[in-house]
Parts: sequence; C-alpha cells; structure tokens
Amino acid sequence: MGVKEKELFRIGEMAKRADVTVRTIRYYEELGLIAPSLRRDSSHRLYTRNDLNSLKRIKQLKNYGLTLNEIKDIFDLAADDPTGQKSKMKLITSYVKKRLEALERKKKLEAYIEELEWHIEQLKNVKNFNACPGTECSDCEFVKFCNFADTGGN
Amino acid sequence: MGVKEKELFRIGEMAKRADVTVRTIRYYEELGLIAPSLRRDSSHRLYTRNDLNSLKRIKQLKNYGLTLNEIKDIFDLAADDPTGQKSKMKLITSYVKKRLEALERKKKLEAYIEELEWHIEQLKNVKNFNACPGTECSDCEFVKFCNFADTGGN
DNA sequence: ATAAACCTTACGTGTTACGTTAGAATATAT
DNA sequence: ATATATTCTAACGTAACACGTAAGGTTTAT
Repeated sequence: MGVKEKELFRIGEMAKRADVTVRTIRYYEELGLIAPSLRRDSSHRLYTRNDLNSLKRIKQLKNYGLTLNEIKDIFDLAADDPTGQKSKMKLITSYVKKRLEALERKKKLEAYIEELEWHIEQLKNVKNFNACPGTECSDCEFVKFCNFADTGGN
Repeated sequence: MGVKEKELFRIGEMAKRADVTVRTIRYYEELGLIAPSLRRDSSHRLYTRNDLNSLKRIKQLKNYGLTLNEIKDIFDLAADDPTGQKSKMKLITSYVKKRLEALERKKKLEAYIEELEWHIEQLKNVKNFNACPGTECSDCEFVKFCNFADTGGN
C-alpha cells in the first residue's frame, strides 16, 4: 500500500506537532534516531504519522531520564529485528541488561534518599545538633552513625 | 585545642587516601566544596583528618549520582548553620526539598523500568511480535497499549 | 644540591543536546 | 510571476560538567 500524500508532514509540521524545534529533528536524524520515510526530489523531508510517533516516543524516553544514546540503543534493537523472528533472545537480553542498569541507578538513588531522611530525622530530634557534614562534625555525637568516617588507616 | 602537625596531610597524601587526583582536590576547592584547614607560609595546603572525611563524603555523594553542584548545595546548608541553633527549620526544609527532588527522579526511573519490563514480557509471550517502536509499529497488535500513539489531533 | 612535591594560571578535552548563522534552493500564496 | 515562507546543507557556537595537562616558578625532603 502506497503512502497517501495527504498523510505526510513536512519538518515544520512535525516540529509543531511534537513540540520540538526543526533543528532538534535534524539532530536526531544525524544520530540515526529518526529518518523521514521519504523525501521529495528537492530533498525536502517528508514524514508519516508513524514517524511522528517515533519522535514523540523519543520525548517520552527523554522524560524518563534517558540520554539520546540510550534511546538510540533501544531503537537500534528494535530496528535490528523488525519482525522479531531473527534474534528474539538477543533482544530480550539487551532489554534485561538495560533494566539491570536502571535498577542499579535506582538503588543508588534510594541510598541517597535514605541519607536525606536520616539527616531530616536528626535535625528534627536532636536538641544540640551539629549539621553534618561540617567543621564540627568530628565532635558530633552522631558521627558514629556516619559510614564515611576515617577509620585511621588508609 | 591546637592542631598537631602530625595530624596534617599535604595535598598529595590527601589524594592518595581518598583515591582522587591532586587536581580534583584543587578543583573542589575552586567550587567551594573543601578548603584546607590551614596553609603554610609557603601557601602549601594542609588538611586535617576532618578534611579527609569531607573529601570522602564528596566521593560518596557522587556515587549516589549527585552532581558537584548538588553536593555543594548540601555542604553549604550545613556550613550555614554549624551549631544548628540559628535556622533549624530552614535547614530541614531544604533537606526535605532535596528529598522530594530525589523521589521525583526515582518515579521516572521506575516508569522506565516498568516500560522495559513490559517490553520484555511482550518479547517473551508474543509469537508474531513486532519490535516496538519500529517501522511496523503501527500494525502491531499491541499498539493499543502504547500511550504515546498519535490520536489524530495535535 | 637535586629531585620530588607543591604553587598559580590558564588553556584543553570530551560529552550532551542542541542554537545559530550563512547562503542557496524550493514551495506556497497572491 | 513574483514575493514570502519554508526548507536544504554545512559548519561554527554554546553552556554546563568534571576535570586533564602543560607552563613556569617556589618549597620541601633526602
């Protein structure tokens, strides 16, 4: 089935619909993230509704905190195997790896949040408290809870 | 009580003990993160064990995924109020804000992880699957689950 | 006294995600 | 048919981040 001309967007239209700049779209093309489904003889880019979806998806993944490189990895995985017959296992493996990386980041974030909560509790409960870390930290009565304290050796 | 000379480290010693470069320590000083407790007439930096703890703490917080600017914010909070008598509430408020920011990041990360898991499940269960997103995505029988699909309007 | 360590100043590096001209071709509206 | 708008490629600019690296000089340790 051919692509109806009516269903094609020029780059400016794409930019408006996805709320990004024209430059951004071209930049994503440079990175190999999205390419126009076709071009005119004039070399003007023409995009389909599907292309628009891909662009929106990039925005979504960016919003999850992914870098453009990480997004490209994911897109490339999908492009590797459009019908899913060739290397399903490899695809799954890669997704699983991405998941593990994300879980690792989550773990660190949680440790940080716990730290913050510890500080908040200290501040709430202690009368004569010393802000930690600070110049007085070594005299702080709570320093024993700090796991970063120098133990004397190297 | 005065600082015993024996307990003072020069910058090279600091670098070794914290496993960073000398340049890194000077850079942190530029940013206002750590300053040597004193200097010799020669302007050589001299650090205390407490300084070393601060340096190690920076490494720890970096490991949590914080930027140096974020770390500086936290340090500045503590320095604002070393005895904790002046503005306890303000301090708590700031920590709480940092916590909320971190929770926000965590939420996004979790959404991403769920997405990955959804893809993994799809790949595991679907026989004739199409990698999503991809050129065939609009024909995918699971496209209805995708929340980024263009709905026709703007 | 000579090497090792340190000092300041300042430019360089690589990554990320685009912004911003510049000059030319093409498309659309009247 | 022309005026205006849009698009094209190419290429340089930017701004934050976290230092690296050299230059040229002083200080400390052995």
